[in-house]
Amino acid sequence: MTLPDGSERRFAAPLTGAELAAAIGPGLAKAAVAIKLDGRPRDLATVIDRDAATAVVTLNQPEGLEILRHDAAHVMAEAVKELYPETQVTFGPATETGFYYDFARATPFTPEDLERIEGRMREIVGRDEPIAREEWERDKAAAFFESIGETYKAEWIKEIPADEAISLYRQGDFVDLCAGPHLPSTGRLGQAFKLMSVAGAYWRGDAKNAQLQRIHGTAWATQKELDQYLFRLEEAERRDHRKIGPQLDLFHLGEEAVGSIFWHPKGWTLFRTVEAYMRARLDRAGYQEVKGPQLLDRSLWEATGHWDNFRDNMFIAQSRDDRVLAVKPMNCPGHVLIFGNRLRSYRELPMRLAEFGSCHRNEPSGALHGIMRVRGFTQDDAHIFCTEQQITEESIAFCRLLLGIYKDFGFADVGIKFATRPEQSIGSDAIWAHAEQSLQNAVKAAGLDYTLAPGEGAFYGPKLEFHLRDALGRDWQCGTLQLDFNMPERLGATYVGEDGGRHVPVMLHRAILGSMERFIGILIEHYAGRFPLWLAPVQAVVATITEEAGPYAAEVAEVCAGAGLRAVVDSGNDTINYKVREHSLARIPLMLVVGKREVESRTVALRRLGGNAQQALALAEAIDTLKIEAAVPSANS
RNA sequence: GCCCCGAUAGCUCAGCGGUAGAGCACCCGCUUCGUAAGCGGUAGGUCGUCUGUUCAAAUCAGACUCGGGGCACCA
Repeated sequence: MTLPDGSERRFAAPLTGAELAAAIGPGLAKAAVAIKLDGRPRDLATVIDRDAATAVVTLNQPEGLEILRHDAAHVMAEAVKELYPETQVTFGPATETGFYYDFARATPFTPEDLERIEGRMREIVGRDEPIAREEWERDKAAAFFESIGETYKAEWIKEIPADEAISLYRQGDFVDLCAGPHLPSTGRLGQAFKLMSVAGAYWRGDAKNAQLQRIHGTAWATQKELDQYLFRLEEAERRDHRKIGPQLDLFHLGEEAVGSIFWHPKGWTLFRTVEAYMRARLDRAGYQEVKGPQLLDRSLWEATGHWDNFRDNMFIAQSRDDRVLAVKPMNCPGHVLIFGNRLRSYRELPMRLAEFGSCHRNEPSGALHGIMRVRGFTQDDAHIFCTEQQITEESIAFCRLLLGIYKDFGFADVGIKFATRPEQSIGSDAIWAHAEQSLQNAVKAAGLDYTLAPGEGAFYGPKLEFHLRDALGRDWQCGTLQLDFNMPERLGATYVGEDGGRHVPVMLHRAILGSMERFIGILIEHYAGRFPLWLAPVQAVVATITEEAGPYAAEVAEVCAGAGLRAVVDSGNDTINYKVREHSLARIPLMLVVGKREVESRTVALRRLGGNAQQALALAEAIDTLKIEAAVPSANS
């Protein structure tokens, strides 16, 4: 046997995984939950009868935890079958944080049922039932599941490739079709699990199939990890933009405009700050801002292919003379029309047309989520028209711009996915090869790591997806860069090349923030509403201690405004304690407190959010400092 | 769109068949205060909407609307 550290062990006779672990050490034998044979996870009971690369899997490894979670799904299924024998079990895998199992049952599970099931699961763990693997002959297995009324399982067996063994796992009276591996017994699951919710899910993920009931749970190796996970969920809830947004008076959502946002003055200030920053960055990067029409004629959408494929997601309107128009769901057709409005020269390329494009998509009601997924939103969209030779250079420049912008917003951890040609696509092999190569060169030349997402590109071209990681470790896909060899041609956009002939330009679709609304939602959650100074809608509150400081407070606010700081006065009849509390809860970054002393000495007492110290500063000095601190980052550009 | 859960004052929530409650916020007084809630008072709700059951419905049932958790969707 070869062990992970490269050492070798010789055994005279075949032995089980458990025996192997015991031979290495008693501590390992106790911690072992599975083994790996030539890289493949196997049960501890597996008999090793040949030379192999082996490794003992414990709960400290991701594979071990995955096995534990998969086991939790089985234990839950066993509990459900004991409590509700008429239920069919269908499919139950491990997930990132736990597990789920999809059940087919006429009556819905209630929250009380979940409590019962969880209780029974704890009993099953207490029973410590041995878990045993059995290999069955295919037809027998199918007949067996039919006979016990598990028709979904019987159907599933038919899908398993012919060269794969049909394995069943037995624990107590419960038998499940499963590839494994599993823990040696139910007791090893431990008690660090919790059922979270019940939800609908379609059989095999297809909305045309029957809807099953999915029970979600979370499971961890230790109680401590479970507690930490639950705490993270609470933290996410505390940061929820749907709660913080209205609380900080940034926006509200209402029945009168489902899927659209009512931006309040403070929220809109934030929006405009983000927009102004982006506009400045794009201007410097050689983009030209445009504004396309909101409503476009049906014939255009027919030409782009939207009318046939995506009409359900578009808002359709009608003019007085019965022309049918659609509210634009995206900006690219408008940009192609601007490009193609006259014949272009190669000298004009690359042409980068940018737009804070207001788009509407008639999303299914179930897809809506706060300001993150809405029906009316604004893209920081741009389309770069260029030659094939310019693709790499433009892509590199885009990656640099994007990373610099993310950094300014406080996101340093960015993941990149490279999505290649999907099964259904248009364009020749040569063009695809060239397009993929160009994009790949660009990421490499920019010195960036990426993971491959084979077959996940757009039908018209490969794409890069940029995911940023927030303060809670969650990933958000925001930026994208897509190559398109198709739409300019469809809409008849051409340029005259050096050779005097007409050519179709390549189009790069690109966005950095994605949707302004969604990005602001991400910012709210990332910062838990405590925005960096340059983004804070209200940067400073000038608060009086007594009424007589009112005129001076107004003067301080005036000076702030003159310095470009967003400041408001609070000269209300409240104690300073009350004001400090209120403005702290409102996450105002700076408080400039003025009382008798400050009026007389023309100073301010500066208090920063999160601190409890005050700093007495001369007014002019304070403003100079804060002005620098509040500067919009323009970093490395 | 589909499944489950929810909706009581601006906010957070109690009440769960028998005449709508609390705290905070708003408004009005008093207080003029030195860094996370000073004191008092007024006002505020056809209990999401509609239909039904009942002598009686915020409370029970159904439908609808909106919201939440998922699934599907995300050009």
